[in-house]
Amino acid sequence: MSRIPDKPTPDGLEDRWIARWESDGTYHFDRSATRDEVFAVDTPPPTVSGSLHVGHIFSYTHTDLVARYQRMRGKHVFYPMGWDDNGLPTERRVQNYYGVTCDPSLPYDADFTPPEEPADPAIPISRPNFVELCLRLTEIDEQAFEELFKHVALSVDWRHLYTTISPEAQRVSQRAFLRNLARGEAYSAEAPTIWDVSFGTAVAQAEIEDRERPGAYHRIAFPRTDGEGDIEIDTTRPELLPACVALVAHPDDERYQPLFGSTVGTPLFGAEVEIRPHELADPEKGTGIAMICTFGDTTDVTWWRELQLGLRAIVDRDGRLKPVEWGSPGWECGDPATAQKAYDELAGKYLNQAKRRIVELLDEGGHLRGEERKITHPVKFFEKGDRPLEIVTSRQWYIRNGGRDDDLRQLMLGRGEELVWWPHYMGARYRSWVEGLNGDWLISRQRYFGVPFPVWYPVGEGGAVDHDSPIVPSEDRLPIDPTTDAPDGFDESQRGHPGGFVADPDVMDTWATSSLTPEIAGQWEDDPDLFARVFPMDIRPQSHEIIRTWLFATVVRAHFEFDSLPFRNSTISGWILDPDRKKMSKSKGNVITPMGLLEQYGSDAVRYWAANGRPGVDTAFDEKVMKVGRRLAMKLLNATKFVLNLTGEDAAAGLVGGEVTEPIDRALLAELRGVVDVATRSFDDFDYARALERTEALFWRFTDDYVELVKGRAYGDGSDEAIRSAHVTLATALSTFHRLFAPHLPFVTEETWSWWQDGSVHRAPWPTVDELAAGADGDPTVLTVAADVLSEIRRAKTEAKTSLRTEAETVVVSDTDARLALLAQADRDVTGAGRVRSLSTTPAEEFSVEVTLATA
RNA sequence: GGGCGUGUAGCUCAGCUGGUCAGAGCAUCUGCCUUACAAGCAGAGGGUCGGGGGUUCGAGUCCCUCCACGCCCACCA
Repeated sequence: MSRIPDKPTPDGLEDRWIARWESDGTYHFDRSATRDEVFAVDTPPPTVSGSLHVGHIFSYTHTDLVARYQRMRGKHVFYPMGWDDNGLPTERRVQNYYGVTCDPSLPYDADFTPPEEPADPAIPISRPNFVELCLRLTEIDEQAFEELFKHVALSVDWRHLYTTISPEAQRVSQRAFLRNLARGEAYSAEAPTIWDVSFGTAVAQAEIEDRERPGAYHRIAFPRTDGEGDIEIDTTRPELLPACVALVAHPDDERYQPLFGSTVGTPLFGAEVEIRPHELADPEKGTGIAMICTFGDTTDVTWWRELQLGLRAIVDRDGRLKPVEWGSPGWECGDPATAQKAYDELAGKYLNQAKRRIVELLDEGGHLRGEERKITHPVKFFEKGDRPLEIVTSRQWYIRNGGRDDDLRQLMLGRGEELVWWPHYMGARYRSWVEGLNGDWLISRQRYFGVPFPVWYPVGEGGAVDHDSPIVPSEDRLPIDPTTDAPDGFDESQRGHPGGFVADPDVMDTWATSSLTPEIAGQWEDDPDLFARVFPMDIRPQSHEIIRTWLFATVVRAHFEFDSLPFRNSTISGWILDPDRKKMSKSKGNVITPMGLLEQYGSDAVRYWAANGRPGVDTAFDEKVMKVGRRLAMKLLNATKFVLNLTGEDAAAGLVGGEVTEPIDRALLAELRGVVDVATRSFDDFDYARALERTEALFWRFTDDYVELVKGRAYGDGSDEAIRSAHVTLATALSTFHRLFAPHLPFVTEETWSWWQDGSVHRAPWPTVDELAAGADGDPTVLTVAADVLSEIRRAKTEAKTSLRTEAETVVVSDTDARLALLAQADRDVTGAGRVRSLSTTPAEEFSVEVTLATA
């Protein structure tokens, strides 16, 4: 046991064991294992756009705890890692980091080098140059991510690392899309689309959030065509008046019932619009009658579609009012010249500028009633954006998800039922999302750093692009970029020419690729043998706010492609909250960087903190818990050193599981059996926290009570048989504790294990009740009674403010006969540990101990 | 507006299918160099388990209701 240091410390264990695990391939996946022998993890690929924070450490540790447990249970753990580097977050980071902006019309500049400092104003660069910078920057981040994850001992098989922008991931993504397209599950359509004017791209329903914003009601009078007065409506979007195509009120609203079918003129523009009934109109809001504009919000889209109204689109893709020719088809009005004059005051202005101006115009024209009334109301934003979303009509790609098809919706709800949710109530998030879907999944983005749609369109002889007959590549060509690759049967010279082709310019949303993480990690079609061994996966760990995006989308893709779930269990982790119980996030500036914590407390201590967070429960960030974790790690080191010293050189050889004769030794093993059982069942239910809590509780009793009680015997005080019994029990317990703690404290347990065992503790078998057979008939009360008495002796010494070394002259224990009988089975250990000269007992109803201390 | 969750010692949290369930750790206080550990050890004080009803022989534990907080969803007039 020369390997045991004099002063054990958790510091520095990380570097040594990380290197060792890497060289030994401790966490390598054995791909000869069959599916039932495999435990596969659909690891969440973190977004590569900056740095990881403690929240990542928290949730990724949870997954690792389960992976390590399963590995020790004998499963072949498939535990890949991925980096989600494609998509808007990376683009945005690159723009800020280098001070560049992507202009797809520019040619590639092979000599371009980014500025040292972010350029201001931003330098426009070509799409290929832009993509190069994205790749360069993400690579830097990804190296830091990998180092951090290794440092917290994620037992990932790093040979199975993927990135979502890699050619392999693009191939999977494009292949899945083409198959969706071939089966009719993907389609393109020209339709009103929720649009972010800052990023210049369409966004999906799942990426929208409401934010409370100040606004104001303006009451506008619409003159009735029959001259019988005005209809007053309230609106927060007066700038959309030129886009008004109808007024709408509830069919049961008696105030407006007589008016349904009649018309009014729009103020300033004189367009004649009809008053229509629709259930979505709310009699309680405003004046109970609203103007329908194309388009102010998604309700407008519903009304427009269901009432089959005309289209007057005025918002362009930059969020400005576009030029309109009043009097032309679709823009009929009573007096085109007047309408045009008014509109020209607005055209070219951004929406909020147009709003101010039109209010002035309305006011001057006497069309406003009363003062504007300021309110705050929910406004829809792209979750990554900072300007309100608009709705513009554009051609986009969609994947069906049940949002417009109730049969499919029911099937998707069924998948949610089939999936096992941990915690179980998280299934409600999925259900409410699927039930609330109001359209198919919009997957195209008018962006640059993503997976291109593998699609071209034929250009007719007249130069018209035929979007309804896309040209697709064969799967063996994938991945392709249609903007640089030509379709089969064409050559590059035909690009953009009559009779030739054009590329689809868009890229897929990042969720359209990350919804395929099981397929990407499992190398679907590229390595069918591997895929068959790992798919569907066992767990999908993730946080709850992306159930509607990542989880749901992954279920949709697997449903279509494999008619199965992509994973059996969904393990949802909570959030890390700062001490004010707010979610930690970069935008709030309350993020704590993880590397400093890992270095200060040690990785095991930080993992201990993470492991204390219950599955699915938001947890406060608390460094005090890390201190406790560090103390536990330290205790494990010292206790191991001590126990191995007590048991002697032969601790490893044959002692574990040997014969145990003393009742108090059997009592400890009986307790240990209970903990092994609970820890095992807890881990089977992904409750790593309970496993730790129970293990830890017994471990402290082990060191504070059991070891104290038996150390005299273990040192040699007693019969050979009794000494041997203590040695066997200590070694058995130590081996069990090392393995029970191994998932939580991988570094110290590996260290302590190495002092007396061969191989990695992380490849050792998970302890079982059967190994602890000697405790099967043990009575735990023996240990309890002995510890109770010892505790009373300690109390007497403490209250006398004397050292625990002080001898007790006499100790008289009063207790029930049953307990006294059990105490008798351990009395020699008790007198030894308590330094008692004379121990006697008297029967009594209540437990009490009378201690007379020896005078010093 | 609908749904889900949380509310237990100053703090962070355990308390699984109702009967040692009133707990742990931290913090506080009092002590102790005890042949593993002073980044340690021994001990003490501290809570009418969010409020109010109810079921029960018995309720943090089940039911109802209210309050507070968090999250998810919901058509921006």
